[in-house]
Amino acid sequence: MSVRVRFAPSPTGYLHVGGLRTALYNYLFAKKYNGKLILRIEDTDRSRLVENAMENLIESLEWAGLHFDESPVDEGAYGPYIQSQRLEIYKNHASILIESGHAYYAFDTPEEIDNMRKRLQESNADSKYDRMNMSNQFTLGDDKTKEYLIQDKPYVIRLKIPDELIEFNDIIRGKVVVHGKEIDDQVLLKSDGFPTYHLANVVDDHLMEITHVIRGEEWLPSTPKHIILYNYFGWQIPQFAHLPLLLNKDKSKLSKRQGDVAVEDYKSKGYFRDAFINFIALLGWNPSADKEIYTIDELIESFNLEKVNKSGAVFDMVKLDWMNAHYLRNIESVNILAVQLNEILIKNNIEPTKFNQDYLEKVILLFRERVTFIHEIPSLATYMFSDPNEFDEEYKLKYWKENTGELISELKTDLSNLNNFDHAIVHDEVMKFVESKGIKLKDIIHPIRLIITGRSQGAGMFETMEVLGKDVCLKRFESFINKIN
RNA sequence: GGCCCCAUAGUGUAACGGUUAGCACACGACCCUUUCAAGGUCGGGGAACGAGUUCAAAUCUCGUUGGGGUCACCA
Repeated sequence: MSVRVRFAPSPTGYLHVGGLRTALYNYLFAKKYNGKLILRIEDTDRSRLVENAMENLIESLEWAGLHFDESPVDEGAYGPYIQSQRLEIYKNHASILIESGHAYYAFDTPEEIDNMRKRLQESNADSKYDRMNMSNQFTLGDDKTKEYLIQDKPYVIRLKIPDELIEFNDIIRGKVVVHGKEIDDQVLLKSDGFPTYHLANVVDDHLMEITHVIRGEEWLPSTPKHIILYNYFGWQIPQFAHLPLLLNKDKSKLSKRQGDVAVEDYKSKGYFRDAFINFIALLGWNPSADKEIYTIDELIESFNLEKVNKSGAVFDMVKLDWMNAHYLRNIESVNILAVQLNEILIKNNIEPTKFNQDYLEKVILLFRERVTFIHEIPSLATYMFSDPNEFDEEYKLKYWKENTGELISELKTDLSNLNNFDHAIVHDEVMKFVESKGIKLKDIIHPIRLIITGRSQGAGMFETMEVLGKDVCLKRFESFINKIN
């Protein structure tokens, strides 16, 4: 049987990075085994619906480069792929369970349920649904139940949990055993006619012929309920793999309170897709001991569910940044970066028309190993886009000596005679000058840096001068000398 | 609290039951050098604890401790 896996988020606003990791692992698994990846929207909670959430989810998944073989926007043979459009299916399946006596009607109001919980807590009992003391098919009898149904009394359908040991195997965790008496008579069909997650996910996974359920560890405790459902329906149980959670610094489940959790946040912060995916992939799984950088194809090639870790992984922002910086300085298509830089310049109100693609590429080459994000370049390299109007006083104090002004004037004349401003040529010229004056390179190079950039830090001086060009450099020499005098 | 899951440096992780417990990020030092980076070299730092099995345990078993998840007409 060919592999079919799914990512089944609920549209509550945005794609969580933990969700992305789950989606990624599903994707890697599907690709690795030539299977199909399905996107299913679990929108059975009407109270939590968020406008455009599905579009948002899909947009983030697309940004991440995850392609789905079947989804609400590209349906396959197992649709619909949005649960709110499958209500009849769930209703029918709930009826099947009623018929077979594995589920039952219950008419308790929310208040009655609340009171029951309070009552049970006070007597120190588990606050599970008290099947034999509430208003349901068992306590009412079939006739009364039928009467209530005819009267349109609001009802839910509950799962009758058997009093037995429930076992299942998890690919990552091995055998898990829970006793039925620990499990609540879970609601399957809500009074608004919508299914709960438990019913909907089992029915859909079966109907959509899902072979492997790869999801977050938070589902582990409710998996026994799902096993019971599969058994009641007489269906084959898929393989389960419960992924370790992504954690905050304090080891609690990754949450909004302690930083960004939406994929779109990372996108807008300027992380590269490939770097982000690379980083996320290695949270909870690692294919080898001495390699950190993987292409998506390499990830697919080496993916192995059995090697996924059991324990949660802290989302380490510092390493993410390192990885992004690593991608930035190794990416080969600098032309694409230049296009991005151009957009950033526009946002920063720097007149981009003044700088052509070629110039921007050179600037990137000069600064990429000094930043984590491209968008840091404009502020780091202001002097590549306009003449400096501020000069580091401390730097000047340190390197601007009594005779520096004269030296600079003379050097300017020498440089103005060059008709090739290649960095190697400028370098030779400056070295010649240094030797003829009997000084050291650092006696002059820092004053040059001050004049050209206004700052004490930056890229290689001669390379910087080459990119700026002879005219700009000489102009800056000139205006600085004038300013001094 | 009940139930379930988990436990290798600060973080992410590697290692047929036999390794001086490896790698990466972070941290420190040094090298390179024209500043800042990048890069390179070196370094500090780790098996939660206790029993047991075994010639041999990070690795298998049990217990303790610690952490997390989950206990809805939410997913």
